[in-house]
Formats: sequence, C-alpha cells, structure tokens
Amino acid sequence: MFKKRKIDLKYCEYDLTTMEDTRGGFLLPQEETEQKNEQEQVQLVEQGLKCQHCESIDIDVNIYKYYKEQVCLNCKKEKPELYSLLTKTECRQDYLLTESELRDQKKLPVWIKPNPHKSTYSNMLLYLRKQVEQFAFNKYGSEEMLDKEFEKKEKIKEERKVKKHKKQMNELRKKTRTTLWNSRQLEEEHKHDYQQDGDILKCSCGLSVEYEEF
Amino acid sequence: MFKKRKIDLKYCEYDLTTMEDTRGGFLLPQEETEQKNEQEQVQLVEQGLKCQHCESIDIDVNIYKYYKEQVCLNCKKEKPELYSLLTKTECRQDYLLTESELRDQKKLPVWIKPNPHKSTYSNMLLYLRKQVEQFAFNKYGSEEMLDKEFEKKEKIKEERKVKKHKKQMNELRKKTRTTLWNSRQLEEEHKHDYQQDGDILKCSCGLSVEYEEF
DNA sequence: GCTCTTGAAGATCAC
DNA sequence: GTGATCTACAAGAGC
Ligand SMILES: [Zn+2]
Ligand SMILES: [Zn+2]
Repeated sequence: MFKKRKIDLKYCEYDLTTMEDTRGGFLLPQEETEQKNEQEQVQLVEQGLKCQHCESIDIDVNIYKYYKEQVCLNCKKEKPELYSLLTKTECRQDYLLTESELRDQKKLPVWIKPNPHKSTYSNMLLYLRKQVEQFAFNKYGSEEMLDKEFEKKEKIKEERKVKKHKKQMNELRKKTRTTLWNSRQLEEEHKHDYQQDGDILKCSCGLSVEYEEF
Repeated sequence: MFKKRKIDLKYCEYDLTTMEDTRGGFLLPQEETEQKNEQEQVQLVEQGLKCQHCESIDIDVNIYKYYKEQVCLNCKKEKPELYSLLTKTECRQDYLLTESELRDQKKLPVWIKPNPHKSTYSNMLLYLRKQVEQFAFNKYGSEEMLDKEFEKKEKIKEERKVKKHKKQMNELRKKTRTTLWNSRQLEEEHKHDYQQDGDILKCSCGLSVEYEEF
C-alpha cells in the first residue's frame, strides 16, 4: 500500500577498498580521499579490529569511522537491513523521528556528505539503519508500536487532504453565495444589528465600527 | 468517562418577562434593559410571531433577537438540547469548532455579554446549541462522526501527556549521565572528530567551530 | 471565560 | 535532500 521503510542502497557508497590504485604523486581530491581511506583501513587492521558478525578483519572504514560499528565489507552487503544508510529525510518519514532528535549527534551519529542532487544544496546527512532502528523502536516502544504510529499518521494525512478539499469547495460555494447576497443588497437595504464588544460595535454582516462614548 | 456536550443551563439568562414591574421614571441600567426587552416583546407579539413548536405567541425575546429562532419561553425550557446556550470555549471543546469558525458571525450568530467571572475580563460569547450542533454535525458529517473525532482527540491528548512524561524522564536520565560523562572527561581527554558541514566543523560531542580556509 | 503567547508538527518551496 | 517559511492547532498564563 505504501513504501514503508524499504531497504534502499542508493547512498551506500561505492566500495572504495576494492579499487586497485597505489600510485603516489599529485592526487585529485577524490583520489586523496581514497588514499586516506586506504591508510585508515591499514590502521584498523593493525588495531586488530574484527567484524562483529564473521570475525573478518576487512572492516568497512566509513561505517567504523562515522558510526563506530565494526563490520566487514561482506557482512555490510549481506545485511542491508542493518547497514544500509538513510538520509535525514528518510529517517523522518520512515521512522518518525523529529528534527531535534536527528540534529543531536550524541543521539545518532551522522555522516555528512555533499548533496548528490546539486553541490550547492545543503549537505546530505546519512544515518545508519541499525542505529536508527534501535533509536526509533526504543522511542516508540517496539517495532509494532512504530508501525501503528505510522499507519495512524498515514490516515491522518489522508483525512487532512479530504478536509482541505472539502474546505476549498465550501469556500467556493461561499463566494458564489456572497456574490448573490451582495447583488440582493442593492435591492433591499441591510439593517445593521450592532452588538457592543469592548470599544467595538459589531454587526452580524461582518461590519464593525469603533464606539464613541458621548 | 468524560463530560461531553452535557446540557448546562448556566448561561440561560433569568426569565425577565415574568418579573412584575412597570413603573416609569429613572431606571437603573439593568431595569432599562428589562423595560427595553418588554417593549421588544410587545413588538414581537404585534408582528404575530409564533413559537415554531407550540404556536404560542410568548416568544423569547433574546433568542429571537440574537439567533433569529422563534421559540416560546416554555418550549425553550422544555428543550435545552436545542435552546440552551454555550460559551465560545464550550463550543471549541465540546463541538470541536475552531476559532475562525466561531469568530465569523455569518456562520454562527452570537450574543455578546459581560464576562460573569470578572467584569474586566473579555466579553463572554454565547451561542445557541441548536445552531452550533447543526453547524458541527454538518462540519464533521454527522453526530456520530463528531463523536469519533472527539474520542480520537481525547486519545491524542492522553498520548501527549504520556509522551511528555516519558520525555521528561529521559531528560532527567540524560542529565545524570552527562554529569558522569563530564567527570570522566577530567581523566581522559576527548578527541574531537570534526566533520565539515558548510563553513562549520562539527564534532559528535556537540562542539562546532568555524572553518578557516588557508 | 477569553485571548495572547509559546511551541511542536505538517506542508511547501527555493536552494 | 535539506532548511527556511508558513499554517493550523494545542497548552498555559494572565486578564
Ligand atoms: Zn563480517
Ligand atoms: Zn412553544
């Protein structure tokens, strides 16, 4: 019915560590990054870090660097339900997290990247599904509770649309009615039925005038 | 469970027409009003207005004057589910009408009276239950739909309370945790893990500093 | 009892 | 994809 929390690998970065390239000399910015990643990879191996699922030492540099999760490249690919990345907007929409929860890096680590749509747009904020789910399930009590909330919000959203439509229809009808009413005013004069409200006199026709004490 | 749309005669004005008094001369403000009402009552009789329920000519002056409903004093008392008056606040709470709907006198006639709680407070706005119900039932589709909406809002209100409580508990826990964390900082220095976001460098500890290009 | 202020939440749109 | 802006709505304090 609706695309809810679908696992999507759009923003899982290309696996840089499989690329073959070790030449020195001048490097383009991206190549610099690759080299840096490679260095960090070596460091992680030297630290003796192992994947929490399969004990491989082929730790994913970025997942460890930004989210402090030890997982190998293989397990990362095998378990997108844990290690795929979500944009901030997706976190809001799919996991019903708020702006302030997402803003606080102490609650949820974030990987800040240039916006892929246009480089001049605001940076893209990426979160790790595993951490987002843990946070959201805890916030709503359980996955089932989150699902309930989600469906409820969908309903509300739909109702709002219907309501808005209905209101617009009424506005329109009112306008035509008002036009008719105005033309009738030309024939029979309207008698104002003022009521005092503070310093204002109000008529049911909508007119209100200031009240002067004598 | 909750006091919903209970019929309440708090603001049904005292029945002025049964009071015996016809003396002339100087009148106190309230007595003036009574006399005026009496004159208007006579006028209504002369116009040949009759109660829409029992054909009596003993029309309630104020109900006719402010709400344009022809009803006798007796029927008014007999049918509080139609002719009792509601304050604006009650209309909002019991019939889920909005500020803007209630403000517009063309939608719902209103009788403006001094505030009974304190004369310096804002005027009290009284609406006729019959008209309010018609408007609200129409707005929500039916009385049953309105009831549904009402219960839904009650639930939401309750949930908000729970949520607020839970949040406050979390805030408290966080504070104690932060205090512990801060004391640990005295022992082992925190290494900032800055990420660039626009012209700002942000660390996951919350610190952010401006970025200077070199 | 009413209104004003404040705040969280949804929808839109330019970047 | 994001953040700023606008809107409607709810809760609280003061009048
Ligand atoms: Zn592994
Ligand atoms: Zn009658």
